[in-house]
Amino acid sequence: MTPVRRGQWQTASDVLMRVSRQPGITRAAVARELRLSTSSATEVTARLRDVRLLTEAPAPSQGRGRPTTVLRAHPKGPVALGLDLRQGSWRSAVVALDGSFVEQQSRRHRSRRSQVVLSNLQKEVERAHRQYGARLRVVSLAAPGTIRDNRLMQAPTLDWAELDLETVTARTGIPLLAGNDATLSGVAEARTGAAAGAGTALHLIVEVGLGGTLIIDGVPAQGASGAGGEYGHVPFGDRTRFCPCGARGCWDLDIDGRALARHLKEAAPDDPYAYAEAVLRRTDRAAARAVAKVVTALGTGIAGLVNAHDPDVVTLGGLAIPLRAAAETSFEQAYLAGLMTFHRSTPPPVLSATHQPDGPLRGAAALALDHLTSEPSIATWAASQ
Amino acid sequence: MTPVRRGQWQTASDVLMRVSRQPGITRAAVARELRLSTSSATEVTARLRDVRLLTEAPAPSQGRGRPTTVLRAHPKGPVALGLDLRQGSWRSAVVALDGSFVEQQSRRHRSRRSQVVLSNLQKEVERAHRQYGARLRVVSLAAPGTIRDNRLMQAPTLDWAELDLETVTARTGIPLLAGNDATLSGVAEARTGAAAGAGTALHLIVEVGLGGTLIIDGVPAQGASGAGGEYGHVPFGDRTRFCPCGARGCWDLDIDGRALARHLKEAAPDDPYAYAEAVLRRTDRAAARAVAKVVTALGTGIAGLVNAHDPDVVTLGGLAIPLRAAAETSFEQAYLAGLMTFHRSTPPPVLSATHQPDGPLRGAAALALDHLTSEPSIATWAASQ
DNA sequence: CCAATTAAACTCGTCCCACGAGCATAAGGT
DNA sequence: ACCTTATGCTCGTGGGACGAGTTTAATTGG
Repeated sequence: MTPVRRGQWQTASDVLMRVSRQPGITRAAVARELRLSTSSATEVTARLRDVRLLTEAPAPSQGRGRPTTVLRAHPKGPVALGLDLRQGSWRSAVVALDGSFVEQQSRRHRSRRSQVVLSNLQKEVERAHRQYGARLRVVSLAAPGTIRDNRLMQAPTLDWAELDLETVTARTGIPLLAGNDATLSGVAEARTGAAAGAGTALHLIVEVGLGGTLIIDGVPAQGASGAGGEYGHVPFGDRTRFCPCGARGCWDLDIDGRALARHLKEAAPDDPYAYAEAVLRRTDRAAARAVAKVVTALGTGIAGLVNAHDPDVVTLGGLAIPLRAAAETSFEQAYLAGLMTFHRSTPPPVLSATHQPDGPLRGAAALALDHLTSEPSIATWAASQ
Repeated sequence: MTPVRRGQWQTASDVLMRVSRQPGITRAAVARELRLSTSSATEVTARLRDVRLLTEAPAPSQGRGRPTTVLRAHPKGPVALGLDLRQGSWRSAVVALDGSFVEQQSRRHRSRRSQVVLSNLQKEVERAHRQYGARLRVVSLAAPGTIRDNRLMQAPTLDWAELDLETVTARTGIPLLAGNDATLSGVAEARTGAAAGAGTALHLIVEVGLGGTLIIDGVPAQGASGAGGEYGHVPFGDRTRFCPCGARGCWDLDIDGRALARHLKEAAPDDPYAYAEAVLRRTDRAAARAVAKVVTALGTGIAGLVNAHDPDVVTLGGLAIPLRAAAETSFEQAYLAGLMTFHRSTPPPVLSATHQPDGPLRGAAALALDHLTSEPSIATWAASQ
């Protein structure tokens, strides 16, 4: 592989990044955003067409003047495979440079044994590899657990032991980007969802336990080994309560179905998610009180994290949305009361996530596209054309 | 001003960034790190000499081969003014591109009225502006309070109302970068201190209250408006206790001199910092118990933040250092107990900050140098030579 | 229906940076 | 002295970004 001249594909990479982040963007719009002269825009798009990275289609005319073109992924350009591993099922999508899903599918797990599930994912990677050949450049995987250097450290909902995820791509040699599902759904919100345009966004999702992520300029703060974002295990709760994670007083324990059961003096549920949904459907006062307590803990914690991070916006996913909706005023009170005074005049809005079920897949796709549109990746691709 | 050709000074900017981050680096080392050919290195350094950004001095020979040169700031190159505003005094330093302090001074406040103090800072800016003329490119200011868009929102130790800091540079028109002192001392640690080389670092400092910052790849997470890092106001503490910040249960209240006084059942001290120092000098068991309680709260909270952010390293500043030293085992127990299980095999080290008194000034200088060595800034300078 | 207007694409020539190849230089080692 | 080694210097080439000028394709208005 010949070494690449520095800066050679820098502008091309910038252009592709815009295309991937704003699907349907026109050549003229990209040139304006990057402050490219029209001659440079002509030249760079020609080069990108030549190496099968882009195609152009006539754009609907917008008033006077010569019409511009919409930039789209080349039909023979590079693609990424996004995978979303969930408790009962998994999904996959082949994504082109402009963020379009070339194909996607969804399957239920037949067996939940880690061996079986991983081998199914591996088969999907190999199928895509056969179908797309060298066009397949990267695989991005969302998984419901703590991830550290492409290893799944703990996955409470799947009840799996520590696991190396790179087996999924090992035989094909394609680079793998594995990430926590909550982190990736946060990325999706920050890129194209409720937090679009935010410089700093905080995303929190309640399912079994609480996950989340801090996203700065579209990039998640993943920490030293990718395990960042475990906001559920911050000691906002009762210090005498032990958490399965090993720590005490975790916020987690005050938010999800297990907390509702405790407040209702019922037995700890096997499926805290379904239990929480059932409690939300109840109309009795005891249930309402339990929900209000949980929502207060949620609002207080969010306020604390707002103090810590000063985000532009907070987005909520999973059970956090119906929980808040069920006790709107409790939430509002707890949130405002927990903020530092100077935040109260314009508190960061707390919005519902817009990507909901396909957030992790969208986020995985977004990070895969970051990889695809990086300068080294573009240069390598161009050299091979 | 002529528009700058894109990428024109990219490599030059990369070189200067290395020089500013690793003072005393040689030309050959820079070329290796950037994978520059020797011809490119020759060319880029020549260009940088021509526009008065660098000079070269013979480097001490390191074994065989032709000796290389040390890259230094040009004696007539651009400089930044760093300012560190503190409770009882302020400091200033003129910093050259290679991070060297060209001059520095320290003064006590005669009056602590905000008008007087700001006017003194303004005079110092104007003095530097007269002395260095167009060489002075940016002013960076560290201040002990919450800062938002170059406005000081609240400064508890100074007891000032909301204040516009840009008055300090207004008459000279030089860009101002204002930041919280704890944030900036964290930057200093992450760049050249105890957290050097860390991808993700968490810095916490106890003085009156607790401040801190999360630093990712040397860049502090400052949030939407620069107020990020208020870890003291996260609800790790007793929810019934009210904090002057407006929230309740702030971690703050469990850590500093006020907490010690509460545990010792003494009156709330006027100067919590001095009070804490006095308690640390005491040898009675009541004092030791109070310190242990505070240190436990510190360790537990740090563990929670480690769960949330997964840093490579945690650095402590201010009173946190002697507090921990006074109850080492309490700290270690609380820290380990608060971590998620998978962190316990290799918990992030908790180190004492190495920059201590001049952390904020060093951090302010570091961010100022980032500004100076940015490509646009270099290009602008070069165009004016 | 045919200019006039407008926005954007295209062409050409220039500038300048990065780099490979080859040579020169200054140390240490034998 | 002469070799080895690491580095700096010179020269020629290639390529991307861009300014100036031209062309093209739409809307607008008579």
